[in-house]
Amino acid sequence: MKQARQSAKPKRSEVISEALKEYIAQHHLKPGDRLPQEQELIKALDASKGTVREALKGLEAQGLIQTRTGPGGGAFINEVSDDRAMTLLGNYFFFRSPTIHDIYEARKALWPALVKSLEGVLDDDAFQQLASVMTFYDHPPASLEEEREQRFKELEFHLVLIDYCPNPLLALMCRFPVRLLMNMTVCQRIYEQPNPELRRRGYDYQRQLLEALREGDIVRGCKIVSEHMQTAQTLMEAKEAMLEKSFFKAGADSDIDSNRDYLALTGYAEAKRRPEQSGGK
Amino acid sequence: MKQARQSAKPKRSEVISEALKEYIAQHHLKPGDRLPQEQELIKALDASKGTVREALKGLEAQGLIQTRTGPGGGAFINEVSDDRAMTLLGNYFFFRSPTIHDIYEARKALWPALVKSLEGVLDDDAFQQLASVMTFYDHPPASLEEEREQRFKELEFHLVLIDYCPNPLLALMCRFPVRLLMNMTVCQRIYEQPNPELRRRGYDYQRQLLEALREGDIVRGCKIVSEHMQTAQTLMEAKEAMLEKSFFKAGADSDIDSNRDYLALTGYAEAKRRPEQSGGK
DNA sequence: CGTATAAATTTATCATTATAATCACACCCC
DNA sequence: GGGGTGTGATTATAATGATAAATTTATACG
Repeated sequence: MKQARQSAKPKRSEVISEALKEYIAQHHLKPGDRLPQEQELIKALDASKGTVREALKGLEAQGLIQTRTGPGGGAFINEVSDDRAMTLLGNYFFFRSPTIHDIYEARKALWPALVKSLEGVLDDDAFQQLASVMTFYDHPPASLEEEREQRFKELEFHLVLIDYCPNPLLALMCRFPVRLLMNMTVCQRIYEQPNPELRRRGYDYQRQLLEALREGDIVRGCKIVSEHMQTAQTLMEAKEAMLEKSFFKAGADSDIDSNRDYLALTGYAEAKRRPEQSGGK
Repeated sequence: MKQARQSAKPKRSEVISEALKEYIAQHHLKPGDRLPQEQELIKALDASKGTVREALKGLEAQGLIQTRTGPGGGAFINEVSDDRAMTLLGNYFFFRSPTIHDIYEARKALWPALVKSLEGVLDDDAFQQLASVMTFYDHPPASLEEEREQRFKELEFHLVLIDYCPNPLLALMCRFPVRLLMNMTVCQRIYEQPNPELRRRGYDYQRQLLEALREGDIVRGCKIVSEHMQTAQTLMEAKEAMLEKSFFKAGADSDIDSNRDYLALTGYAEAKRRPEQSGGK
């Protein structure tokens, strides 16, 4: 009872966060523009230093701003980076870890659209990059370590492709499953295993895809990635099943109480690297 | 000079944020579990209260935790909500606003997969819900206001469908474009206009889809949504072009310096509603 | 027995001070 | 004269202490 009316407690710092967001929108601030300084915000919002600070921290965690010290320093509008978006998305899946099946169902749907979106946007440089990545796995691996590296490079091939996708929405949606595959512990384990067929067939498909793209034959490209994804799914799920079986056979002490995965909570190195804007690309 | 080595300045609060994330992962904490209290964290991490607080604020902004006052209060692990994830994703597109074309290209790719994923998961309750939503637009609108409401309900139909998608990755990817359509100002303007054909054909497609789903005919369902999306895209883009034309004809004072859209920065009401866990324990 | 009030606990906010990073500009050595 | 170097102003970052607000638990009252 009492003032149980408004049900929740809008915290001051949250309110300020939102106010700042609105401020950004209202004033049409672009990335790189500066927000008022701490002192001014304190006066303008009539809040204490700590509170304003927390509000800014919230925005910073969302990747919307970035602060710098020194003269002319302060909070600067920031275009949230791909990495940050991926990390944030990863958090969403921290307790809802998708399965390999889930991921490939999404990829099967998205990749043809990705290829279609690439029509006419790939230049010589792009083909150069793609071919360059492929050299890492144009041959059987010599060690388990190389095996794993090859898998990552295979995924990087797709990331390069995605970098050229002119549809930002589609690009994000394609980038994320790839990131998942690179981060999920289940996949790590799969990638540690020899899988000659996956490499050989993956390489073949990518080679064919490149050829089709070079010729501008989008329809054929779509068909190829469809088969590519289907094949990869089959092979990955087979390996997954195999691993699971050997896992049950081996250890019955079973630490598998939860099916959640580490994902983003570990790799958060972004904050330690350069400020996000970096070199652009 | 000095230790200019690590190039960047890992802020204390960021470091602590990361440490806490690791703590969560290491201790296999589940949603609802409590983190150590402020004081304990201060002692354990040897940081000041404000710094710890900022770190927690960062996690809270990402939707990973939630804090409560009072005895037994503190920071609680939180499964990041759909809403939160959408808002965060929206920020990513704040300066990269996709076009209507972009959105529908994604939807055309995703919706058949969505329908496919629904095989066998829709119960009577689901059909009931879907049919109920459809009643809002089974008739021509009587006013512009109803017009707009009908459009939203049409989108809600899809959201209901998505709620039943067992693939969390696919569900997120489908949910987001719908959210975009509901939030983008361009769409708001389009939805304010009479569009009898969009309503009629949309309703027809949804009716057919429902029928196919009831019969378990997934293949037909996929075909229907494919056409549905294609039709919607055509009609939406036509209206968009029309609006743009009339816009240029009308006002040459042109406030269209930037093509970015408001998106998430406005609707951040989540913080004001109930705590995220909702259902609670 | 139920309801309202009091108490205890814990976060939320405020205020103040000291520290560290950054930039501008003058300065000095070569 | 030129380029590195130091000094000071500026601004965020961090620490500390005190007070307010909110929520749970316990208790007293009708």
